[in-house]
Amino acid sequence: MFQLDYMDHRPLYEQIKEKMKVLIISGVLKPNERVPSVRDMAQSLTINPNTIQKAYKDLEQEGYIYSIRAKGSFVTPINNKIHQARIGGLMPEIDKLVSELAYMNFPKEQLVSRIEEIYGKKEEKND
Amino acid sequence: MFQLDYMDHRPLYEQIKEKMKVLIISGVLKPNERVPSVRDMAQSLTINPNTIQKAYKDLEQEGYIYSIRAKGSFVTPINNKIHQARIGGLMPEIDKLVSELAYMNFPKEQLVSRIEEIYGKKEEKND
Amino acid sequence: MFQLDYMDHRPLYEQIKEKMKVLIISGVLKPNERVPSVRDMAQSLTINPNTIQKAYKDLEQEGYIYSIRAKGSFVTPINNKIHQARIGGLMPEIDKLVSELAYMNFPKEQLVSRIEEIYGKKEEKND
Amino acid sequence: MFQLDYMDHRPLYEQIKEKMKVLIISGVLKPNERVPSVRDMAQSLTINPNTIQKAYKDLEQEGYIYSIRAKGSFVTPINNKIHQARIGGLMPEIDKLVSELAYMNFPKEQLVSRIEEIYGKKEEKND
DNA sequence: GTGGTCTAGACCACC
DNA sequence: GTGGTCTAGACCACT
Repeated sequence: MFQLDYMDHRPLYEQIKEKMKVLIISGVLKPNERVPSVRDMAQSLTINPNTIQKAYKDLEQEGYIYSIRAKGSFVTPINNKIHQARIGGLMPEIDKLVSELAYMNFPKEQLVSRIEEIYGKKEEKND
Repeated sequence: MFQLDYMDHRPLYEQIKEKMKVLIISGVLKPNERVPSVRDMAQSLTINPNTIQKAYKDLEQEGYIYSIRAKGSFVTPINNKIHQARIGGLMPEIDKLVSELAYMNFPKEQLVSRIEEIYGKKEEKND
Repeated sequence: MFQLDYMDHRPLYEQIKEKMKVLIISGVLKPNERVPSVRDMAQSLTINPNTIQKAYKDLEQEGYIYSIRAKGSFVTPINNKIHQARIGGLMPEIDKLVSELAYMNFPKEQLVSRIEEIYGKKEEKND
Repeated sequence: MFQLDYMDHRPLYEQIKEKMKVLIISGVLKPNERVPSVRDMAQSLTINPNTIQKAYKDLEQEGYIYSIRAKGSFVTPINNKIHQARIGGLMPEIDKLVSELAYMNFPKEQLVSRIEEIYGKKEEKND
């Protein structure tokens, strides 16, 4: 499904979280679809299952997946309540980044058009 | 100047970096203005000078301050070459955040107006 | 693996960096091979682990090694992206040296043959 | 004559040495021409005269200038004996740089042509 | 057991 | 007095 980058300084579970998010956001994994089991993913990445467990637990808290005991984990459908909390946590981060870019005279127009583009891709998928 | 939060899980030098960035971005510390010496800040925060040194060194690499041996540390004037590299490193982060917000159906208009606001504050200062 | 020269005026971590670079460039340490752990090297040189850490961190920034928490440090395979940046930083240095040699009437042919020789050794290793 | 860069981490006298070398190598300062007095340069750069003194002393040792008591300092004519020693000291540095570039697969041809160019400029001046 | 962070206290080069 | 380097010894996060 994906590979780990050992050059990356973040903990492995952070990388796994990110890769999973990309798969979900990009639509490769669709709402209510089953994601690989902890054991399978641990085996295919040849790392400790605890590391996967930790990543899945975080993803569940951030509203990306939900798990059903003895059945597996599944992609959370959008517009879930939990997403609102997640969005609230994301706003300070985006503020920080934008302030930094503004300070360094990064053109606002360029930033906005970048956002338009990302939102545009999403629209396409929804068609 | 500011206080540290010992409940925060991040390393102290990360917190110091963040607080300093806010002071610089918000214009409290102006370009070429002198920032507190390593020793002074260590004393006022009652932590070890090495921790400050580490924070200052990182801030220097990210283009926020520059240090001169035996003279002190100063705020880097904007439009410095090093800022371009920093901006390059920031773009993937902003892309990731925006993708996440788009996925969660956060309204694009709200995001753009938030950006307008932050850039607006900057304009005011420049007046 | 190597010894430190306490008569040398440079900081210890600079010496360590240089020796490590020689080992890597000469091929004694091969790509993706593990280098001694921070603690082991500190013990074998009878200096403080922090000094090694500093050297390793710098070597990582210059593209010679990469570190994985809880796993160890390893030699970076060549043709990595980070090398391009490093090369860019090296060019002004080489220009300065060559200008100086040219000014002192050091024969160009001798300089070029010296370069041929160094590149030649590299070819041999690749065979 | 030139300006100091306080962003540069090297000691001031190192920068002064480098700038003076450039002036001499580029031919702006000609053999046996008088270089600015310690006092004048200290005044124009608004730094401590000791710093200039240190730079001049080093330049003399490296064969770039010679000083006559009560008369001032002058540019050393080329092909002086002292230059041979300097060249000897430069060779290990160039070897180190070239090894590093070779290791990172920097094309030999590109390096050689760069050298040709630098030597070429020197020829022009001698015409 | 590994790399990363932190403290306390020291010395050095530079200006 | 300033930033930079170093030591000794400790604790933490991660695998």
